[in-house]
Amino acid sequence: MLDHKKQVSAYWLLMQVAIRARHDFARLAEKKYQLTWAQMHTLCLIEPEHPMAMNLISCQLGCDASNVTGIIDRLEAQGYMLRRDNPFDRRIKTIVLTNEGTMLRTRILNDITQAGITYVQNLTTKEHQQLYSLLVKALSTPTKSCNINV
Amino acid sequence: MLDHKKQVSAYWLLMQVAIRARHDFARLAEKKYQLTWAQMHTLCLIEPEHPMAMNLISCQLGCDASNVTGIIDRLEAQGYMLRRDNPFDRRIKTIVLTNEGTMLRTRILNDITQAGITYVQNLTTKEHQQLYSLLVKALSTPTKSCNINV
DNA sequence: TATTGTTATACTCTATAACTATA
DNA sequence: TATAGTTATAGAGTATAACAATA
Repeated sequence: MLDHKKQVSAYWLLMQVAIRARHDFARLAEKKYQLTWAQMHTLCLIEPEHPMAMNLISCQLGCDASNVTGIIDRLEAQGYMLRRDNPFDRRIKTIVLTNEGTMLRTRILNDITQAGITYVQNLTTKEHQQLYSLLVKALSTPTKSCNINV
Repeated sequence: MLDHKKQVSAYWLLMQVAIRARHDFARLAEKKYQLTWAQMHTLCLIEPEHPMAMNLISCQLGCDASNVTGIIDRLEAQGYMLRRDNPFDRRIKTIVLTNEGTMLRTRILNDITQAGITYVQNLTTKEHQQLYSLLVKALSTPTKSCNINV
């Protein structure tokens, strides 16, 4: 893609970066922490001070609620989080981080912050154009892991 | 996430938007065109005037080359693209769009451009901060499909 | 020897639908 | 009736490893 001359949708730019970022961090997650990307992302999603309902997690992950069951199963099996009953509404299960989970989350957030990548939506026309220019420049660096230039 | 007060990595912002955008466009792809997100993305990746080697496609998709076989299989089965031999290097298979593929691609790119979302990397510190502000504002609008506020 | 693409395998993600237990 | 979470299912994405054909 990147039909030259034609307008390149902002969506496309966003996805290009997101794919790269996700790919890079998926490798980090697996090699360093033995987690999938979705598991790592979910772990980061939950603040130690603010346990989160599974329903909300599915919203944040942008997937159906049924998928969260499996993701949490695997994270729970690894000892990083726990299901806890909600006393006010017994249908709800709240996910809390264990101490291990909290520690791992801190380490991962550290890695992510250091690797620092970026992203976007809902701006004024001017802001959008401003952002767009930044994104174009941001994407100008080729990816190392790709043998485009070999 | 979004630990208030603390620094939120740009990566995190990028992923939040990317997840939303990907989710939205995955629905579009399925409901309107009976494609998965990866299939739609791959279709858009290939310009009608510039057939693309499968190896390059795997780079662009950020996945192993073995996965591209299946993705192209499915798109080929639907009549949107074809494998063509490369006369200069017979190891390489070049993917070309069929007329149907080209037409569908145009329609999809139209949809994407209209939906217009955005995205990022490798900027100066000042540009990065500028971008960061834009992203924070960009993410300030809640997602409708999520019952966070219900 | 190295590279391109395929195949086989195993695991994860994903949506859908049907189910339970709650509300 | 509606919602939160689970289970079952089927399909797709993903990495790894082994392979054939080619360079």
